[in-house]
Amino acid sequence: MPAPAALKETSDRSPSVSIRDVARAAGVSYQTVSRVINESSSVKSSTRESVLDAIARLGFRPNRAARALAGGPVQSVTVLTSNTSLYGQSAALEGIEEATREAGFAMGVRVIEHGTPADVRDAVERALEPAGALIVIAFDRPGLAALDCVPSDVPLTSMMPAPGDDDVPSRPAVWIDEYNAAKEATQYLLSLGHKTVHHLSIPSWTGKTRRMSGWRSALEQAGVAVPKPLLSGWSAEWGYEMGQKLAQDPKVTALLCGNDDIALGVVRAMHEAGRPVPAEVSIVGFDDVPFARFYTPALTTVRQDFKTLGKVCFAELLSVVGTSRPIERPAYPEAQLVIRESAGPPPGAHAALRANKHPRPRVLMTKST
Amino acid sequence: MPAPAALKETSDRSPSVSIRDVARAAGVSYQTVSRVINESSSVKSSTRESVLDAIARLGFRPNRAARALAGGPVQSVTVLTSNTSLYGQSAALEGIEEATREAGFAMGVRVIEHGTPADVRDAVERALEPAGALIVIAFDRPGLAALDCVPSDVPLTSMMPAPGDDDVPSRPAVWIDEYNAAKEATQYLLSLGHKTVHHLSIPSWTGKTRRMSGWRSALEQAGVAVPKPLLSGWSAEWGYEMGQKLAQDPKVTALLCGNDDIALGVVRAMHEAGRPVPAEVSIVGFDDVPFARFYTPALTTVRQDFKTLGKVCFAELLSVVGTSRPIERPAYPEAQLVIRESAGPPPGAHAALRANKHPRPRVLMTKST
DNA sequence: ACCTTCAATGTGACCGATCACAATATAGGA
DNA sequence: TCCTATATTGTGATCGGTCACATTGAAGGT
Repeated sequence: MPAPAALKETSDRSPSVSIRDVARAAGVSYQTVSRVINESSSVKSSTRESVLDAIARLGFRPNRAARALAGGPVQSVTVLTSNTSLYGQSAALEGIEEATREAGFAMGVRVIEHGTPADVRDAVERALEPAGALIVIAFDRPGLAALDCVPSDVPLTSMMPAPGDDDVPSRPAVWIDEYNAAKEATQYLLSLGHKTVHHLSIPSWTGKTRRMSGWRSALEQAGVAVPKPLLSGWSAEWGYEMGQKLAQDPKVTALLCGNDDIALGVVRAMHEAGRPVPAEVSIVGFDDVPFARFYTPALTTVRQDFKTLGKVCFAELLSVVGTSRPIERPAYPEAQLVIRESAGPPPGAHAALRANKHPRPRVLMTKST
Repeated sequence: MPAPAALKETSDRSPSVSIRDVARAAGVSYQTVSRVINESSSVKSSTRESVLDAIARLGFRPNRAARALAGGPVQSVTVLTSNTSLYGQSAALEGIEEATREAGFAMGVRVIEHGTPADVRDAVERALEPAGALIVIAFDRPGLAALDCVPSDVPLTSMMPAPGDDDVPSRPAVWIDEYNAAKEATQYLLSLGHKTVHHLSIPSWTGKTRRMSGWRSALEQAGVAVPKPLLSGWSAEWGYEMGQKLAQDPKVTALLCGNDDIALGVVRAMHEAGRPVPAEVSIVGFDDVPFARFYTPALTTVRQDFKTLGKVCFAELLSVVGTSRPIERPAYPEAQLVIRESAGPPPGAHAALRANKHPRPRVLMTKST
């Protein structure tokens, strides 16, 4: 058993070496050490080096608590979200974690439940307590509510649904504008020969979403009927339930779902109702969850890279807190149609229709990815 | 726009009210306030009340950084995990978050990558920095490696794969022993008429898992051949790849997969190879991921309640750090066979076989849940 | 050679809590 | 009534950093 020995070997981490210890070892004052670790410009390079050397030798690492207490630079974020297991938020969290790790930030997580404004405000303050900055994942109602409660002097960025043209968010925010992709997906379905495309929307504060706008725009441009969009919840259960109703309506042959979970539920419901996908009904999802390509049928969907969005969001935060060295900011991810198996021509249509007419979308075929 | 007004209204949270402010307001010394908030016994109840009153009036909340710095009671954990988006870890995280929130703890998350022992050790120390205690999700290799690097004076609990009879973990740990459930699942498959059951295992350090033992035991007890278990990765890709090979072997009619992702990949591969599930091949998964019941076919699987396990793990940690008031510890979750659609009789078997012979399992039928 | 200027470094106070110990009250017993 | 034991409360130092300001040194101008 080599483990215990190996452990012992380097367990000589003294009970916390402080800035003063380093100063003593380097023969300078503690303030100079502080300057070095904060990358202050006014330190002679020779001094800096000897301090750096002492730091390495002693294995010094600044104490976050002390730093925070003394009003030092922000080095930790807490992420506020209404949920940690839904795909969007979970992937975003993953991206943020990675980014924070690279930047040497600590990351906290706090789930914010739906509640009275006072509750939410209280939760926000409590979350603020252990960290100097906040990232709010505001994809849904509780998140948005939390966003409104953050005192204006707190460094903050957020991820939110793409806003309409007119309303600009009052605090820094990032998003994926899925308008075009939703439009493309709808056009794709139309190009397969469907008379129109129904939409099963995710919840939204305003009752509108950018993906809904894209969908509507495609329909209007094509001059076809615009069915009333149906409002769903986030989960597969919702899709399943609504799918059972939709299965009764023979006019429904193509369906754009607000996310893949909903799509999954719908596919299941259609299957049970004896309306095979895609032979009788075409389903397109949204998000491209990891398993989408393994479903039966493999899900045609719109990919959204929430993980990268999370990274962008943190990069944005870094610029808000004004970190010294400029960090590279990843490009905003774009939504992208991924064509697989769950959508096809409507029953009775000529397969020939399939090939042309569709303005070649930026798509990914299932096999390649 | 009512939001700004509402915000302003209670935005009179002075720039941090401290223990001294409270003391002044209550006409006592700051130390007495400290005693009150730490529930020290030796405070006259009348005094305590006036202090509590002042606290409420001023909206005081102790500063975590200062507390940590001064060596106060631990009030934050960081969770160390190799991954935040796989179902097991993600669900565990969710449970831990909920538990920490209830207990007033802050929760940090740090992903620990596979690396050299020195890297891992460094990562552990860095994670330790912002918090006083650690929870390690050690389902896989990197997690286990991290576990070995935690200094023995750090409060710690961990979640790990169920250990064998002989080796007891050296630090407090919780787990789900899926031995019985795996055995039951295997017996269930045998009772359907399958000659034997193959096993596609998740990775493990030792090459054995408790679910594998359960599987083996069921086969041996039934006196049937024990095929060599196949080693897979964690993801659906692995299942897909291995499924393609297994599809070629007509002797494979029943398969117990190490988790649902793998099962998903296998089902897909079988589907593509023209071996329908469950008509020709029966598949049983493990974990019961949220979407399992919506797959086509709905996945028969073994449910594991990782969320509750996460709560248990945190409760354990609380007892390690010795919190004053005793907290209720949720019961250890048990694994449980959930019968759905992905397993059935082997091709050519009489359906009659199905009913009897199987020692009635603690199961959940798909419709009920 | 002397004074000004700016670069480089050092000193003391402070952030908001805790700890260890001292000081005061309050009670009980003689 | 006085003394001691115990309950309650207060004081000073401390955690590990940062800030604001004071000090020192060397270079540049006259």
